[in-house]
Amino acid sequence: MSERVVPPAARRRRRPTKQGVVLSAELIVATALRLIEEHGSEALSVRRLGRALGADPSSLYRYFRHTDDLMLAVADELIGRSMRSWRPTGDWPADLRDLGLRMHAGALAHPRAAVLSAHRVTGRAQEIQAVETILGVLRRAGFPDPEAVRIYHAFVDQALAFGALDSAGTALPRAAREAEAQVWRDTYGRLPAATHPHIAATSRHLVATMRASSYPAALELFLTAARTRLDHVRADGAG
Amino acid sequence: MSERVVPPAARRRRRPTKQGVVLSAELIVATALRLIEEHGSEALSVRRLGRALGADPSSLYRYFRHTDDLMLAVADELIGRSMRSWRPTGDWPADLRDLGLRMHAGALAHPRAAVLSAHRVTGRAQEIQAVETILGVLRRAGFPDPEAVRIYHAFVDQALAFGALDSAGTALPRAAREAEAQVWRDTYGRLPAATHPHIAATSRHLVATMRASSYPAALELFLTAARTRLDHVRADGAG
DNA sequence: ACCTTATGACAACACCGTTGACCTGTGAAG
DNA sequence: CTTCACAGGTCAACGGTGTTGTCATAAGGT
Repeated sequence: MSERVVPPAARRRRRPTKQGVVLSAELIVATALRLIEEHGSEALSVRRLGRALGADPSSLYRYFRHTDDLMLAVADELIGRSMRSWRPTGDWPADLRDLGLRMHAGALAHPRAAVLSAHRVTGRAQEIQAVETILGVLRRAGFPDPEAVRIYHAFVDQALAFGALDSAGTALPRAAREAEAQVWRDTYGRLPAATHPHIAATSRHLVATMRASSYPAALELFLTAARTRLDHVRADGAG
Repeated sequence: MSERVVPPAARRRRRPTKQGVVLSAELIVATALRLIEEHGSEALSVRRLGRALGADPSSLYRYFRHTDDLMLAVADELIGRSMRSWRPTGDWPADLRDLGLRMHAGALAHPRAAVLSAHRVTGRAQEIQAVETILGVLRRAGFPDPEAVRIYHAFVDQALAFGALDSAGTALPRAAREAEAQVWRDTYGRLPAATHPHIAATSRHLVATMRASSYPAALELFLTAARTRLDHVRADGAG
């Protein structure tokens, strides 16, 4: 075996599979993304991917060392797609909101990749560009450097963490998802006020609210707090 | 097969396994937690768990319908351990801060289990108690019901999401962790100001800040925003 | 036209969760 | 005490998974 994976630059022989498909890392990543989108993230396995490509599963190991490797490539593609069309408006809360929602939506669109890559620092081009962009928004808004970095860190981690959390939810098998909805309806919706007064008093809101992602709300709270911080910084600077 | 799992209350015959172990739901959950802690979350499988217990894997299906069911029980146990010693002080931001830090710390104490269970609704005893407690803090603080539920949702998800994110980081192999630190030092610490002005200007802060969890900072921002909301609610109510 | 070798295919391995059928000892009832 | 229903442990099997050692072959430089 030694080294199964040949770096892309060294690849030359474009030999088609039995079913006539010419493989490439790009085609594999694209097909994986398509599979996830069409049949859910649990539908992604090396064997299924091989079948979808018209190739033997083991052929994929000529392009990726293992499944994790493939998922990272998928994640990288994801970052690119999320940020590609973003343009700053100069209104920093609006810009941050847009960026946060984009990152979150990107994660939700490809749950399995998101869960896997949320906690990793790649140091690759797309990621660096994103860091520079977000820091720029904050510094231009007037946050002093240490505060800008703190806010940046919390902002990015919040987007990634909620993205991963909500992704894990959507990656659940359908039966488990329905079971969760039922728990909210049947368990939390029916607790007696005598033993659980606060749940009973708010059960209507709980059942309605808990099925959706809380990221939009959390993001608004984040922006509110950031504005408050900026006001204090300015007041201190002026005083 | 029909109904394999007998509810705990109806269990009476304590028949030991071939290896002399007397099974119970509690023993199984405790063993699962131990396995996860000792050998990583990927070491948890029905078969391994059976081996660790000294029982046939299929025996576990007398106590849990499927693996998911078992994971929910593990998650509930985790919640219970985090909340067991908490006492309210009446100062709602302080209480929320304490609760948030406890949940986060609980996740970090059991990284692999936290990653697996953060996104699940268990509907079990410990979780219900936690929901009631947190809702109580918010409602007593003066948040009207729909707002209390929204804030509750964001608060819990934030704690769970950051817990899972930071857990995933600490669960990484040592080599990978060091590689990440090096990326911050060597890649982000050395980008030229000409191409990446914002990163270059803040690189000192970036390198220092990015290694620690951003949850405490995010939590403070959350509390700031919640206070602002409460002020607005009161002003509206008074006006 | 030849030869190297990149790359696809195959078969096998060691796992996984889950279930239907079977067996056995417990513990309550008589 | 004995009986005996059945809770609960065991066994074997099914269809899935990621991964790898080996082999075959056609692509492409010479």
